[in-house]
Amino acid sequence: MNISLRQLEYFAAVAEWLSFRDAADACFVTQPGLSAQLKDLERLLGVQLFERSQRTVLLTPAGETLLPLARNILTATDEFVDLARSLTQPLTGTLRLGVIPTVAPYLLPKTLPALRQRYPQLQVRLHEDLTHRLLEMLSHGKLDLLLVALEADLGNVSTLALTTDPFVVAVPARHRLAKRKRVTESDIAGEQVLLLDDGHCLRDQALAVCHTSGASEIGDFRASSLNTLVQMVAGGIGITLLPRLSLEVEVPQISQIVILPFRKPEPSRTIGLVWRTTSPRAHEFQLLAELLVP
Amino acid sequence: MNISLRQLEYFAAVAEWLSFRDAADACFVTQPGLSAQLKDLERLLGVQLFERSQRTVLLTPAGETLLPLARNILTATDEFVDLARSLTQPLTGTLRLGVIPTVAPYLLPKTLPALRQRYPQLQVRLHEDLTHRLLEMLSHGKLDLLLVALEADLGNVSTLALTTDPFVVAVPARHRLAKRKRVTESDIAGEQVLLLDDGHCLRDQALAVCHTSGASEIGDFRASSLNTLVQMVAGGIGITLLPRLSLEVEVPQISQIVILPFRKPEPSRTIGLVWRTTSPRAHEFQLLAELLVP
DNA sequence: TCGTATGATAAATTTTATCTATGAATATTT
DNA sequence: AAATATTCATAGATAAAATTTATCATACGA
Repeated sequence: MNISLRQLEYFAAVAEWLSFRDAADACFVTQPGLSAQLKDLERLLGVQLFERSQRTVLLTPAGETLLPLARNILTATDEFVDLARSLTQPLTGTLRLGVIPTVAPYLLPKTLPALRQRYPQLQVRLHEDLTHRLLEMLSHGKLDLLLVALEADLGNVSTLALTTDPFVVAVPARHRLAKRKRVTESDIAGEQVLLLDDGHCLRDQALAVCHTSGASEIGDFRASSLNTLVQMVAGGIGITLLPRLSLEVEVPQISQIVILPFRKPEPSRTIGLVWRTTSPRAHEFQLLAELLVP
Repeated sequence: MNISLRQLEYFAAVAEWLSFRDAADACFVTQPGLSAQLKDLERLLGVQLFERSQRTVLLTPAGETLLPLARNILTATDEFVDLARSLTQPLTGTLRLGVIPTVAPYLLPKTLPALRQRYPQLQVRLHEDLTHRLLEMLSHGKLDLLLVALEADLGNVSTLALTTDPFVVAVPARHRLAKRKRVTESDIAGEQVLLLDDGHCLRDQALAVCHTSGASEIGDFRASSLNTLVQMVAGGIGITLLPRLSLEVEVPQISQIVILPFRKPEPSRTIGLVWRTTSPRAHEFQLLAELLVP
């Protein structure tokens, strides 16, 4: 058997009171119980800690030497428990957040400062990557939470939808549709659509829209960012689909680009949070969601 | 209930192996036992330490934060036990030794250096005082061991006789007995004997010799040390009784003093060790005695 | 789809800690 | 000096805790 914290507590108590009886009272146990524990401790250590006569209890030199160490262990244990309890306050410490590239630049500039203000104790460490890599890191415990489009195949995870992000059509100023206020999906049938690189979930979602609308991808071209797509459209190369979320950042006020919303039901993606189903921080993520979509 | 060292051990083990099964093996318990303990620990802390899925075990951020503290507690505990075990080596640390004034100057100059050489780890702290004060300090735990004459009334203590210290008679060079080689107790009948102050056990022992031999104390005179007595004898004021132990130091080779041993059975005092019956160091004192009387 | 991991759970069992009652020893009080 | 009260230790009974055995549900890989 091994020594126990309880034994150290009793040791410290008797050292303090120099009385088994008083120490037992202070520890809310009976005196024989405390005596037994100390006897055991002394047996385990191979050292007598106290010198008992019926009338007096004295610390032996060994006891004197060991007492400060015992006290240290006990206070370290208290600190351990205190720290643990303080960790129960939600959204403190570190949050490793994975975000996809078609969301990060448009959502985070607004939300991160708000997050910092509401939960100043929370340290957010960002990682921007494609959905499948984020999922991998999530499952390996390298990330705590993802901010992605929920349309992708995410596997067995917990999700929480935050917001619906509709697609819009971006066409060059001189495009045949440029005068329209809105479009339906069938309006872009036959169009050459510029899309993102492989791996971007936005590519897959836009591709799905193309399929249902009868548009087709411009062969041989893959943009690595929405910004590139916008540049291409402005250059008159073709049209593209953009998430409305990105417009404020990516599309300048006056430009050679015209933005056309879809008529309802508009195609859209869903931005949401993703975490391991086994994560103990689910409730924290709920709180965080409340802040992200007020 | 409170957290236990066992729980911290299991915590550290699972954190190391990232597997409940392997950790359980490493701790020589079954997996359910370990699981139960960790569940309890998490309940007590109010914090989940591990994130379990059937396939993987991950440290939560809280677990990550708490792990180093837990490890610290465990190593501190190991050190505590190690130190305790090392204290079982006898005659290390501090020994608070009380010695009477009629022994200290004559015995210690020889024995202390020997002690220091044999037990270099032992620190001796000396206190020189009268027997009854030494006994008081002993019973109060302010001293560990006494070196006194065992003839005194010592109360309920453990004793170990070291050596017999015979009395001798010291007479002025011109005294009627000065030509004798030896004396018997009756030889000093009627003599005026110089004695120590009240409280010195040697005074009581010498007085006892006087009573049986028919000598009497010189009224109104009390010496505070053997040296004073010797000076008085040298001055021809009277005779005295000295412990043979003191001769080498107190009586110069050539002097106005003649030392006369008693014929057997010579009166004597017994020098010995005294400790509380309850002291756990009794065996150490035995060892020490072996060194004092080779 | 089956076999083989994993961790969780339930019940039984063993171990450990505690309590009650009591004893021996020793100061203190009468 | 006897009686009293207080101390810590001990023994046996009891309560509490830890552990084991047996089993389940789940997920991964062949």
